[in-house]
Amino acid sequence: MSVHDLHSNSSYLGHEKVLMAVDCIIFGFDLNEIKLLLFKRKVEPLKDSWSLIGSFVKKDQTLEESASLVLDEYTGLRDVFLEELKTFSKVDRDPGGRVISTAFFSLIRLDEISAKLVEDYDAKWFGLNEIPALVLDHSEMVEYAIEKIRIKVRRRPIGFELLPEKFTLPQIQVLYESIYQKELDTRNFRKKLLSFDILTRTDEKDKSSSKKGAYLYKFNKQKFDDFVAKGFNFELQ
Amino acid sequence: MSVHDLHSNSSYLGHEKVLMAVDCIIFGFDLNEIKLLLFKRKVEPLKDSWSLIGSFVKKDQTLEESASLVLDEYTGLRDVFLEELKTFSKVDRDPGGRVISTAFFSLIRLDEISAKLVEDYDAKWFGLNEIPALVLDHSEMVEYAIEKIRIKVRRRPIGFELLPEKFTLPQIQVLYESIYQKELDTRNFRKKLLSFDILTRTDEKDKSSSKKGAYLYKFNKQKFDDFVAKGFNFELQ
DNA sequence: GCAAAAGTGTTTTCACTACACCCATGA
DNA sequence: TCATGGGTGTAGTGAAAACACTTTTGC
Repeated sequence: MSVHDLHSNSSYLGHEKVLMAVDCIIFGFDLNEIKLLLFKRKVEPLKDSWSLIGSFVKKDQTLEESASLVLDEYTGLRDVFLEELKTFSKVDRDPGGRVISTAFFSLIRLDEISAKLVEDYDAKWFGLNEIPALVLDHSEMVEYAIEKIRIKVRRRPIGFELLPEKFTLPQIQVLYESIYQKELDTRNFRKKLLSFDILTRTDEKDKSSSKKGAYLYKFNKQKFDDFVAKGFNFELQ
Repeated sequence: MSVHDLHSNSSYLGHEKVLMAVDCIIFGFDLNEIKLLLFKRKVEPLKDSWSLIGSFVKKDQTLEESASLVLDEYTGLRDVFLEELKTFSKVDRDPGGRVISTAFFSLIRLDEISAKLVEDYDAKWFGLNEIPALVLDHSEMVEYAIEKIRIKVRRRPIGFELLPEKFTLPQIQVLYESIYQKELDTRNFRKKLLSFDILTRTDEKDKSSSKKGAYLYKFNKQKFDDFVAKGFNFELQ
């Protein structure tokens, strides 16, 4: 059969169909480090293995819709950052049949997702250095996503997605250090971050991690949007 | 049906299957500007419309394999730059049926593809500013690809993929100007490019575009690979 | 000899780096 | 009063930007 056949009739009869799925790679930040949300399988085969959460794509859904629904069902979150990563299509990637799966990655605010929901689904947050073996090719997906997030974070301020409404500069520094897996110079970090002029300092202090307390900041949505639209370089050291 | 069902049995019976396709966005550089290779449909419906070239994905192929085969068949090229762009899945994107298509983009050396092959397939090269309306959602794919190539070019030297074996500095400058759609300062461009130390000047000159003639350069594969491996910033103005 | 493209250097500006001490507070 | 984390400034370095003239040669 020639590739010409793709558009040679409008019924596309005789071509081989496949199952299409999505898998979600969900990152969160607990104010200490960046973490990945994994789910324990409750059914055979591979019962008790850790896995990404996913779903088959229905006839009336786009991939994005399907991934959104998964995210909503398992985290209760809507309208969160969700981006296509890559489509995985190895012929034998799934012993259950020919399944092609598009991996999505999501950045969520850990403070918005209920611990109960996570528990109910037998899910768990893992630090990037303690990720267990995963079913199918999910480890490959995660590896790819971590690489991607390290690149992405340099070109896009990810604060809105991962940080709570109010946060301290030490917290956001820890976030970046956790992604880069590298210590950053406090003075330079603060200088650069503040120079973007997208943060507004509140009068409140967070004293949960020091006696002196650190000022809480908010993102200035307006300036943040201008900043993103104008294009910028968020690289930090 | 719950998303739990994804791994609840190994037969995945009862789930809805779809047709999976790939489409190739092929860029080339003719020493004047960067161009896109489009194909004219020869069959109804939408006969004579311009289209990307694609194929359905067979049972025993990955997406990458499928895209490689398309590229090989239509350009005669193997082992060229080919990268997944995004998967397009609007429910009604194809009037012929539910087809999900992964777009790939490719950078090729125009001097390596025979004009005859292009003619045989009723294909044509288009400058980025003269791209016609395309079938299905192919215009969207192309738009996305152009955006992507502008970002990509900043982080990766694309010379090997697009330039012939020997090329002049004015030619590579025109390539970058054509991608950025912006004039670059010759002195700064040459200074930066040469500072990477990945080019070797030959003794030959190309006199096709001036009386004085411009020196022909080659990529130094060894240094180029070190350069890529080490990580770098190829941003130019 | 002149038109047309190729080739070349210097100065200024600005962002990144490195680096060490004082501050505020609760215990 | 002291231990702990929060907060600040400056000098040096290097890369990017701006900018204009000379060279070569076919006609």
